[in-house]
Amino acid sequence: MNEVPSRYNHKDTEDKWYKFWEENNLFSATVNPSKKPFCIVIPPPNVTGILHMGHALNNTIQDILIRYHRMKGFETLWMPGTDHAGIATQNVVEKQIAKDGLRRQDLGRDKFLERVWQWKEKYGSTIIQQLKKLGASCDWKRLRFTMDEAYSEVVKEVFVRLYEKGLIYQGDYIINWCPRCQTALSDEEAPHQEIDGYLYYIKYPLASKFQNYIVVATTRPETMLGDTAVAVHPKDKRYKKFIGKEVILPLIGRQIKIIADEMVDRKFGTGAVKVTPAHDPNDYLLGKKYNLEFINIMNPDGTLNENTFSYTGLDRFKARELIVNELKKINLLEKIKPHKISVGHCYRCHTIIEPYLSRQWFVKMKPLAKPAIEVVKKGKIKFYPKRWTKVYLNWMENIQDWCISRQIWWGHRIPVYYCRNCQQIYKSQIPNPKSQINLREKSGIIVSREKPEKCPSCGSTDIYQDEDVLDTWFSSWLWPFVTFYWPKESEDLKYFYPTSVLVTAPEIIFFWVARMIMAGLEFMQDIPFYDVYIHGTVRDIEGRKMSKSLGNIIDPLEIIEHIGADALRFSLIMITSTGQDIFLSEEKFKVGRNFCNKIWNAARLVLMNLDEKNISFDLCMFFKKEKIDPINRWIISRFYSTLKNVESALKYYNFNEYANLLYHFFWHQFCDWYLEIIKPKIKEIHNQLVMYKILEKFLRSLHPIMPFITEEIWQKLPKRKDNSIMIEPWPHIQQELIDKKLEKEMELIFDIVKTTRSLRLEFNLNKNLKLKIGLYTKDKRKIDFINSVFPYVMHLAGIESFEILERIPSLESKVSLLVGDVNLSIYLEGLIELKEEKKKLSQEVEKISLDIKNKEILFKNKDFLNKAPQQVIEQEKEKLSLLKERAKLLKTILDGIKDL
RNA sequence: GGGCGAUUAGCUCAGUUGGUUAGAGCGCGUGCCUCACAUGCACGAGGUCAGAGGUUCGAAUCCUCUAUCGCCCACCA
Repeated sequence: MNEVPSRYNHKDTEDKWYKFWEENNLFSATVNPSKKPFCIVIPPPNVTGILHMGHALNNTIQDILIRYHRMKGFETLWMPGTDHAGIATQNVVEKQIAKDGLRRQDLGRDKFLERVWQWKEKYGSTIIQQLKKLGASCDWKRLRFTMDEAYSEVVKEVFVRLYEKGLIYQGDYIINWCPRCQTALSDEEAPHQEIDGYLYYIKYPLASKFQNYIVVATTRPETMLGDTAVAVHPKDKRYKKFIGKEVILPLIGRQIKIIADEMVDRKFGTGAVKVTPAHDPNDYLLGKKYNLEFINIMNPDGTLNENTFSYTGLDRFKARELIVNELKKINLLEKIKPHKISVGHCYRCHTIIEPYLSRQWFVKMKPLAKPAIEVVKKGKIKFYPKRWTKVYLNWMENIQDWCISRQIWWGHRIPVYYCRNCQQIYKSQIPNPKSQINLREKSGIIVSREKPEKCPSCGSTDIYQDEDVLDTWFSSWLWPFVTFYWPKESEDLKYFYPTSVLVTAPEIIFFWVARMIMAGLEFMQDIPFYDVYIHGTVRDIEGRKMSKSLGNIIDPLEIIEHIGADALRFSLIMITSTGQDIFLSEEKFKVGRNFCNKIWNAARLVLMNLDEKNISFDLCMFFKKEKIDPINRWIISRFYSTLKNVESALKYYNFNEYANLLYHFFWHQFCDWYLEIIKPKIKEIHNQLVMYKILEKFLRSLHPIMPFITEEIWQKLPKRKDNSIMIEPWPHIQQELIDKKLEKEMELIFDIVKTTRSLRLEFNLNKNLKLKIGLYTKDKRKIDFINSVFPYVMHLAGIESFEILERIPSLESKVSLLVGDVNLSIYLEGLIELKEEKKKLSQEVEKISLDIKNKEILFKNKDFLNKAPQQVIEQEKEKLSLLKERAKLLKTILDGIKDL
């Protein structure tokens, strides 16, 4: 043992043990009817992902749950995988080929996809390697990818099933369009953010009387080029006379009608609103309602199209600038007011999205949402912390249809085929909401698992597939059962589904959690998981999200490199209060690093002094046969008490509590007290056995959060036979070894030691000076206890001898103080002044008389005596008598000092 | 405009269903390189629990309002 260094070095251990676990197949799970299953499906990280602190937290939590349940005897599966992340991955590869001056169109679809697959093969498992560094104990042999062959088949299957059920439809609507990614996005993918904008007041001249005009207010003046009406409120007196008249659209010259609709807010702007049916969701509705023209003024890349005449080809924001200038010039701009405006941003590239009219595929969500609301309301699925239930329900109850088609290449291609022959008859390529057709009933559209040979309607073989792919989330919402090869009725599926718990961050609730619940109920007729644990978001020390652009990222891999995965894991969990966001700084990782070192050194002490022959007894049996001293009984009781609390913390997902309990137990009770107490007699058999057993059990209970260091020390323990700690059973709580009374009584002993230490320092006594002390108390039980325990602990305060006194001693050559209701006297020969002590005692007397007064007031209160529970009254009575006893003692001591 | 969270020691946060003297880590001060650990040990200072009102025998804890900060949702042009 002597060669073991005094500092723990994670570099010597972490990779070594991870390899050992993998090689011995310790992560794998199989159907095992004799055991209960415990299963978590990983939130599949994007193939483009690199491990950030959010991942580190998320996966540490999952790994704690997984390792804990594995040790608890469950058949435990952590199902891993990665997500193809359509837009994100395509963007990455597009950037890559851009270095060669290429666009994806230059390569063509097939060549481009080939490049993406190459990229995926090369870099797609980066994050998996990083998860391994973190210690994640996933069953890697089951690793899935949302675009592997089997998975892709199922995605098609699901699309067709939903279509056949009438839950999927195609339609021309205003959707969120990202001009940079050039694809449609779902509402969830276009989160609104407030930005500083302007409200432009523009004069629209009336067609009949040229000198008169109506003023409209808009935040997007460029969209006026697509205006096909102006709307006012029907009861608005200012505009009543204009209803039905026409205005001339400036810059364009088009005559457009003034219509009246209650949708218009009279208080906003001028009360008159321009209507652009092709570029605004509200205007779209008005357009349909009043049969207005839908004029699209924009190209997919955000430049204006030929419908805008002289502005054709300009970027939307450049056009805005020019239009405003032009309006100014011709005196049709009344004013510009600063205005906060909330606009959608692409969640992938943060470009401002454009409400854009286009033909897309949608899923009808209301029918799917209904049962998913039920299961949460009925408590079949529980959110932790509970408050997320409300967020979930609120979203579900107001759910909108889900736009699932994306105009990108990387993804699951939509299994829809068109017949060119029939298309010529029925379908125009230009979106046109006015001629909305019920596409399902029209021939020329074939939704099919396989590419059809010929058109079932006209027999033509001129058939082509829809160019679009599906939203990434349209595959990930199937994750909890497709990973078990649904729709095959596999044994794994039966055994592991529903999974136990899903662990994720709040921003994923709508994207993924809600949709998985819907998919589970729709396709499996059962919930996908019982619990949803939502952890906080990792932020920087000022509360900002970590991002590259802010430069405030703390890289978990750097931390791991520096102090190890265990230290990272422990620190993260220690500072994460349940469900709260985490404000992180590098400083905060010290806790874990220091704790590793503490564990390491305590283990060194134990192992250096351990004789193998002493440790082969069972603790319980040993206790039955032998009379064990109170110190050893105390630490064992403390351990099992802690373990009990640990289990309850884990049950309710209070991970920081779990970390805290073990930290406190190990450092401040096992090391600070127990080991220090037994040190002089560390070779005695009771001490040998207990220190070994506690260390060994502690390692097991710590293993889920600090897998590497616990394994490293475990393997150094005698008689290990190469068994990994990770498949050892979780320590069993020995209820009969918990002695709460003893734990409390021990506090008194420690207080005496601490007070003595404190006095030593206060009176500046030489540290080598051995003390003689006297102890006095009226309590017979305490006298016995002190007599039996004090000899073990005296050395901690440099006490040479103690005596139990018959009465309070006179104060000559003594320092005397109260510890609880025990009078502690330290014998000193002319070494100290008593003035300080007197002051201290007087303060104490003051405080205690105040306490007594307060308690006496309490007992005069009849309401208290009548209404408080008997137990509380008894407690208070006891407290009062203790206080009085204490006051009496104090007075005696003080009187003694006065006599001097 | 709705909803949610936070406000406790210098900093970051715990504080179960209301019930002793409100805790921890870091930081700070003092003294120690004591033969497991200076990534350590011992001792210590530091709090009107954001404010106001209410319920209660009793409130950091429950209710109402207010203030500040943060997050989420919503089609206000």
